[in-house]
Amino acid sequence: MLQKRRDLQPFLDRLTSRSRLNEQEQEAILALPSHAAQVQTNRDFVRLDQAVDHACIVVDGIVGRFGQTCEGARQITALHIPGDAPDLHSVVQPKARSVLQALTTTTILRVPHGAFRAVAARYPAVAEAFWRDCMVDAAILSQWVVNVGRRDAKTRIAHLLCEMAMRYRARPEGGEVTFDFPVTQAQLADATGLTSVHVNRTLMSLRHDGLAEVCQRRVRIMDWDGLVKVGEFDADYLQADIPSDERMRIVEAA
Amino acid sequence: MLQKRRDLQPFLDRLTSRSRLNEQEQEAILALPSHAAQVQTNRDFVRLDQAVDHACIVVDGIVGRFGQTCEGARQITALHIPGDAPDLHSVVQPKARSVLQALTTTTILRVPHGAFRAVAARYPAVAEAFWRDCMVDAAILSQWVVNVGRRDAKTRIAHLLCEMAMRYRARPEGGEVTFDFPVTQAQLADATGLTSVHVNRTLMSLRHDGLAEVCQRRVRIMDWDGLVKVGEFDADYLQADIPSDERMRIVEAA
DNA sequence: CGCGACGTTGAGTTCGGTCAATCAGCGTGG
DNA sequence: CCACGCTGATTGACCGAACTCAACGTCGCG
Repeated sequence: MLQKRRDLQPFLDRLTSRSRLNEQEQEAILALPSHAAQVQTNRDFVRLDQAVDHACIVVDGIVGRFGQTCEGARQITALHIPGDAPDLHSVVQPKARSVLQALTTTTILRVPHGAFRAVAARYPAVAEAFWRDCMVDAAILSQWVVNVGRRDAKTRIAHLLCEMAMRYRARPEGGEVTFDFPVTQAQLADATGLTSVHVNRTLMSLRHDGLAEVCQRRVRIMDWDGLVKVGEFDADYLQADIPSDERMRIVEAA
Repeated sequence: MLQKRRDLQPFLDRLTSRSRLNEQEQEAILALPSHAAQVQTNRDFVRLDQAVDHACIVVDGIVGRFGQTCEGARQITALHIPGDAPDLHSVVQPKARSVLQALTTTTILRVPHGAFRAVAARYPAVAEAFWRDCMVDAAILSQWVVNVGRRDAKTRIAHLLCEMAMRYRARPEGGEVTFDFPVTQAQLADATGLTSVHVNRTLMSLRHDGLAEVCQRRVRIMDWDGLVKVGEFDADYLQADIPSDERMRIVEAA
């Protein structure tokens, strides 16, 4: 039980980083019933058109949402890291419209839709927080369209690395920003609409420029400002780091 | 007043095509206070980082949501047609993260956030419908990532044409599907991540194949099945045509 | 020690971009 | 009525970023 509360904490943190929830509401989130599961690398755990009765929360690892073309080319449309609920939207739309796959060995929590709905019905501010949370994911999606639609390979990858650094809340240590990001170059390619060969060359060019490198399943950003510039990155859309007095609540005050 | 109710009807239709709302709730939507405005072609009516206190509903015309790169290259991340609320998400997230621009002379309705919030607070099923509606837009966004990330020019444009045909609820007449779609080739290019030159060539190739043509601000699809195949189009994600007994309501029964 | 997954490299190809010119339609004003 | 200018569509020649194919290296692991 205590274990589950601890596993739910990152999800609550994500919600409260943008929405204002009172003690009782936070408690209700932490008390959500859940069932932990481990998913192996490259294993789908939500399939297309599947009618689901629960939503997932990532506890550890990385989850990719996949879109596919007829030809079998895969495109990752979203990356989800611990604290994210990749299919929170399934609470209002239970038919899965895309595949969820673990990109590395991943631990997820399954929470029944009924539980989400009950807490949302009882606490309108929580329903609001869920909606807002989904909108953050949509804002990221919107950026990804720009990324794959209009930027060249170097800019694309730089942008993605900046985004992930912010989402992991990686903090500079000794002038460098470093964080674990255990994805393969092929997965990076699927996320950026490139081929793994070109990702490889682009990463080498970023390293050569002294901007960043990805190795040993870790990202090392040597020149944050430079990478931001090359990646045309503007962190606003992520809505990270909202001061606590600006976090939103549109239902009655907390 | 009656005019405004009529203008709000397409928005209500869009909501009720996926969510089940009772008489009272529907009435509350139609009674939303609003202020009509006309926007000229290529005019921004929501600017970046603007703090907005209202959301818009498209009554007539087409609205594009734009993302921009530093270099001034523009990417349309969403197209909105009558009945859509391009920035319904601003109800929970009032800071505009992208530009809204009219792609043709467009009539919009501005509805104060306060009104949306009041009706959502009073009728949980309406709040749920809003959330669900935003999720449909997110599903479209997700498809767009796949489209620009992994499909070639012909497939991209075919897919977009299929999507718009479905969203306009265009019905076949005499073996052809036809609908008004007053966008320029340059705007099509911004939506598909191509250049206008290449859009032109691709459209000609689609016409040459007897699949579809775009002229006089209208789309004419001569071979729907063929276009669907070329565009790798699967309409499921749009959640159009949901039979009335399958429309969702997770709060207490209607 | 051999296999599989991942990363790296090279050579050749192609899809789509760039640049620039031309054309067609249309509203405006002389 | 026609010249003008604007916007959008069309075309051609050339270019280059990213893809394809195929080989090879490297590391971890059973």
